[in-house]
Amino acid sequence: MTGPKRPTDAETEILRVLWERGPSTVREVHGALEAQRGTGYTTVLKLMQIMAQKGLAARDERKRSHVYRPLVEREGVEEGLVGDLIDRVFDGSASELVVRALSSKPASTEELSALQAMLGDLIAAREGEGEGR
Amino acid sequence: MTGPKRPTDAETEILRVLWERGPSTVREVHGALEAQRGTGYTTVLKLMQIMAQKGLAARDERKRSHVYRPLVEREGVEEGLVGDLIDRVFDGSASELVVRALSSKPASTEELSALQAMLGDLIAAREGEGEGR
DNA sequence: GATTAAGTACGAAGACTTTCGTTGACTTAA
DNA sequence: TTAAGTCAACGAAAGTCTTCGTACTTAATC
Repeated sequence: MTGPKRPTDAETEILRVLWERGPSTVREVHGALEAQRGTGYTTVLKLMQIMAQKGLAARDERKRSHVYRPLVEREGVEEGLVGDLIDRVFDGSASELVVRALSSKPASTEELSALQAMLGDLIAAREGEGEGR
Repeated sequence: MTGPKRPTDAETEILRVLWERGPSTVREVHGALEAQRGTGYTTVLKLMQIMAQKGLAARDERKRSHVYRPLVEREGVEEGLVGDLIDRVFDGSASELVVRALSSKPASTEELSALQAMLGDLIAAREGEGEGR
């Protein structure tokens, strides 16, 4: 019943590879990663062993090269990371974070329009569905 | 010419107090913090000494109780933290982070409307001022 | 001066992350 | 059966972050 602990930076990086590629061997993850960073093979192996131990990933040992798959959902992990930042830095206010996000990494006009439309949908959904608060 | 290193979690917490209160003594910061967490006085002192050493804060030693003030701007630090998350988790896409932020911490309808309006202003500004990207 | 209080300085410990060298097991080919 | 290659396991080291006990300094009070 432990809370859904946040993955560390290195773990998050590996999770992203597993989410994109699907079940992968250490070698495959290492290959995908070393393109960006210069992490050694055994480093990635150790990380993934720890992740399996923590319950972030599971592995299939039937083949000689163990195959790892993520045990946590991308959406939930991302929400956790963002929510943590919102709580720690923005006093729980998502809109404050949005303001900073857009000044930090300006989005294209198309993205802004898409976001605006999405907000419109959210608002419409609330108005349509009920009243309450 | 070192990059503007990110403050750690504990440092961020202290910076927030300094940003809100303005120049403060260790005792004052400790008082503001212990309401939330149970950090000891010397712990806060040590952290603030390190922050002064790192250049995150400056201190005035003229009085017996040294007075610390933040040396980094709130806006820039927040942008750095958010930008880092966007790069590490959302492939540089601010709008992806916004989506997760809103599902993680639902905003009030008023906030959503305000955000929508802000986006409208941003878009209008771009259209008015220039063309291409 | 002696005593007490309020502060700062220092050092070190504990937890966690990340990194990698080394070893041994297994596989394949010659 | 040897040789070479691939892989998992293990342990240890280094770096950070956070925490706090202890000692030293200064100021005020008796």
